[in-house]
Amino acid sequence: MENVRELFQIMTRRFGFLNKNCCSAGGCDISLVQSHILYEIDHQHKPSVQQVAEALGTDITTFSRQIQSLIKMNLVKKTPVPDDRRVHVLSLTTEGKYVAATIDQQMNAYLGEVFSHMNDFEKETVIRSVKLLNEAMAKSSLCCTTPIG
Amino acid sequence: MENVRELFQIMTRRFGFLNKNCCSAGGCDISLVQSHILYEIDHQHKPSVQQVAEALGTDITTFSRQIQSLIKMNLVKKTPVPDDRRVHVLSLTTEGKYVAATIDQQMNAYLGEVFSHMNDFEKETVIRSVKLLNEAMAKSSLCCTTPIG
DNA sequence: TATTATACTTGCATATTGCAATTAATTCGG
DNA sequence: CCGAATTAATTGCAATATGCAAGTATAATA
Repeated sequence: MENVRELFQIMTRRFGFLNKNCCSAGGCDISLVQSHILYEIDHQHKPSVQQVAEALGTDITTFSRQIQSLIKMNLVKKTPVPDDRRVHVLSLTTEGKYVAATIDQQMNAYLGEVFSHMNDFEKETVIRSVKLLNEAMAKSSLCCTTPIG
Repeated sequence: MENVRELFQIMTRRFGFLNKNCCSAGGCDISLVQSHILYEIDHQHKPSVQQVAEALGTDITTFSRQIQSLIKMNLVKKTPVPDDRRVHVLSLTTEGKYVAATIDQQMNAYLGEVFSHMNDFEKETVIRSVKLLNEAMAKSSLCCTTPIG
């Protein structure tokens, strides 16, 4: 059997390209990291700064600054928690939600285009496989450990 | 059906984590980009500076400097071509080959661990799916365009 | 031979990153 | 209840990475 790593190396690189392109929306350009942040804030329930940073595996100090940029761009809102005023929860502004939704659509369109080169059976197989892969990585102790999914 | 993008977002992020961890070998620490460069030089036949840069989608000036680092680390060799002395081909040094092989082993070990959470049928399905995905992305005009694979 | 094109490198200005230290708020031990 | 230790988040700073514009060297073309 051929080198498994080879297959995954190519795949991840290609997705890197895809992500690079897919990140401008609503007038403002969004970097890849920024799109991941928007995604994560959108999918967690009132997450704190730390929670999102950890989910993304980003250093907390770096993340703090990334959030500052997104706040300046008026895409993210930071609210102190009354119970514990050290903690600040993050949420998307209306504009942030719009941008996140737009990126989501774009990515789905790109993926749709990729899948258009397969038949329905292959497409279903691939989607099921990605799901399997995610589950397996979630179980893995060696790597890939993220609280999400 | 659930959001396809969501599945791929999680997957690519997890692979990002995996890659982050998997890149120290033979005493020296290797960054993610550097590991991709080593991989690519190893898999192309006497590639020029430009060819590798393009394969990786990196700006040529940035790439030039990345290669300089790798040469300093004694992992890569740059040789001018006699026929056309503007062109320089890249190759791995003995140490570079060793490091590339080590990273390859590490990555395969990680992937093996991930696959250990599946049965054989699932594993084969997933590998076949990744292959399908690579082929589809190669065909895609919208994105992911790379000379490789 | 002069112009144009190509392959690669450097200058500079900007952006990203992470460690160490700081601030502010909370919890714990006596 | 007060001071020490803990936690969440931010800033200082230094190192690294990035890309555009310009430069150098070689080759192709007219």
